[in-house]
Amino acid sequence: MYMKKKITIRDVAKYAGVSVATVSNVINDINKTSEETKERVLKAIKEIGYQPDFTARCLAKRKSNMIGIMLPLTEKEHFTSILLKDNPFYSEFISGIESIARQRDYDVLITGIEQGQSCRDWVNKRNLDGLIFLGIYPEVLFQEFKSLDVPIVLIDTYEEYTSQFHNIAIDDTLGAKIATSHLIDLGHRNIALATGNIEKSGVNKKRFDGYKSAMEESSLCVKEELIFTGLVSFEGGHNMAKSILESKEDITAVFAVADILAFGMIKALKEFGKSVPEDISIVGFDDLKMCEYLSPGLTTVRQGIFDKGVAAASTLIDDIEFGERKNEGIILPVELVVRESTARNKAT
Amino acid sequence: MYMKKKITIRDVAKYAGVSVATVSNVINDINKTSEETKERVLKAIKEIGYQPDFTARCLAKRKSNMIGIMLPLTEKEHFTSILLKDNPFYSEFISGIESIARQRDYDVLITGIEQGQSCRDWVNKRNLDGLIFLGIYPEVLFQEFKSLDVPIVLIDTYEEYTSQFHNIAIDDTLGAKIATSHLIDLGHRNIALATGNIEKSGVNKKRFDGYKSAMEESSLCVKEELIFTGLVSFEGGHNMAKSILESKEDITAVFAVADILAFGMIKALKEFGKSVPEDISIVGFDDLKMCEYLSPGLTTVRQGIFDKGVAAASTLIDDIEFGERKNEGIILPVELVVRESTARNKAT
DNA sequence: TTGTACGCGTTATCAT
DNA sequence: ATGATAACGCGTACAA
Repeated sequence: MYMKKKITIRDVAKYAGVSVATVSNVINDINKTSEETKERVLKAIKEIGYQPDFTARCLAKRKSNMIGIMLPLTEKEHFTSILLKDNPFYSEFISGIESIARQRDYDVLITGIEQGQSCRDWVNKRNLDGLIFLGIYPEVLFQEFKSLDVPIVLIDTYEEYTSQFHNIAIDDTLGAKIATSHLIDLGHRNIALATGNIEKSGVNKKRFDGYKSAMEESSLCVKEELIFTGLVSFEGGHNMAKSILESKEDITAVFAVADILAFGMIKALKEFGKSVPEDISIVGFDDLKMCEYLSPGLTTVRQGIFDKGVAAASTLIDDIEFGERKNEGIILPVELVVRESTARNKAT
Repeated sequence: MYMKKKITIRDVAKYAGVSVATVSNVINDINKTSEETKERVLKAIKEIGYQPDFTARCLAKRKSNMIGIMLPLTEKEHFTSILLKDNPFYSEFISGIESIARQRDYDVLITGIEQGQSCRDWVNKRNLDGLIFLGIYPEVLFQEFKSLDVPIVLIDTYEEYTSQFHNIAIDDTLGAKIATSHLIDLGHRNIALATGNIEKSGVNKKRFDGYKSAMEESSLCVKEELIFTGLVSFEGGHNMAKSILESKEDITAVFAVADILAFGMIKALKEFGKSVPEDISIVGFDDLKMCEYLSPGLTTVRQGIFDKGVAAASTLIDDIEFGERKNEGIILPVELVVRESTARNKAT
């Protein structure tokens, strides 16, 4: 089989009648070359169609122009794939990363993290320039991360021991508060909170705080009977809806800490003959793209998921290229998006 | 800043008291080493925690263990990101690729294709071992693809000039036929087809054929007034639903060639006070994960999108590693999934 | 501006 | 039959 020989920097040098060092300098914008020679080199590159090999460049510079995204895998999800498939949040987020990476000439690799070791191996194997972590990890893993000596961006972490990394977050408390206030404004009093584990997740904790704060400001009691905890997933929402229907609290509205949870709830409520928002109002959190696909469209707290990816990638690449370590963290805005899943409480 | 020195193959050789060649042979399972030496090398690798550098390996072997996914970009979508974000089909598909790639020790890179040139550049830059293309491309681009000299897997192509590549597809005609037949069995007669451009897309053409075939087998007339064409997107479906409501054909059922189209239609129908399936039955195509999130759940033709990714990646990597060129193409099965968006025609 | 050692693993050639 | 030496792949960077 005939194989086209790869065009190398030496071919360019020969063609332009200069040394490889000069060609390299021109390519990398190192000003050691006269304008005239530069022209000649550029012309040669164009004419023979030279394309620098990132692999070789990586080997020489120890810089791959690749960043890695680590997704958390639980026991139930042995493949990254499952996560990507089932949780639209991830694909929107990754889209944001992708768009910045492309602009800045980086490529993106994705993997799941299973044990601490695999992470270091991956970085070493591929000489990744930086990492973006989604999800929360046991504290011990962060020791490992620190020793990786590449910039790391974390998303939505509140833990003390994560403060030495970049962090992209939103005001979860505020978001939860405006969601809950919206329901209160509509005349609801018995407002349930559908959430994941509050102790284990800082995000859930903050959203609980926001819920609580809104309730208390309106002198509403935060009863334990109003808090429904379970998996943050479609199925989890489905189950919580059942519990809510069985509750004796006469619940007329629910704030769900994630859209995906709200979807499961709406589906279950309809199966039980309840309609949204006539019987129960529901507010979600995230504003996934598919919120508007549903009927009723989901009222939710919009956090720019795509923008979060953009911020994460920008922060990471800024650190990689300029060593910018503005570790204070970035807080992205939230905003209430009112659609059709919330209505005035009929009893008021 | 203190930086841990990278552990190289030479460190292993020194530690084990052998040559680098021997270490390399052991790593790559080349049987030129006595069992005893092999043991010693393996032990050394473990003890000092050696991890081969894929970058260096790639440079030496011209094999990166990375594959690329090319997504089609139209004028409106200047970033890959937008596609990924808006079309759940892509993320499910990519999940399938990811899962196989991980198992077989490959990493996956994703990009959008804008001009022919960018594709070759990307392959050269990163020394990609193979490519998976989604979507349809102008014929001229395939000349380019051929000259890339890496294995290529195409998805859902019917064009003559694509036969020299691997192709993963489904039986689109059959899928469309069972969808349409399902509606006919429910007593519907005036069944609309909601589709993208039939001339430009082989997939749409085949699905049209299936629709036609089902209709004709039941002696139903395929009237031009029943065919609604537009963009295959949520918005496209939204618009088509409006046209259908304005139609004089007394349409009681619709077969939409994509779930996303069906979602847009259902949303629009509800906005116009029509209910699904009471007033109009709708069948989609794809069985996106979110079909079951909606209410009513969408009756649709299931094609294993995830499995399609799996098949694509397996085929590609088999070719890369064993040169398997079973270019006949792979046809994955389709199956009708009945949910709540279809019901018996009230008029019958 | 240029020559060249270097990064790290692979493999062909040579030595024992 | 085993194993060691060294050239190689390609771009970078420092000394000359």
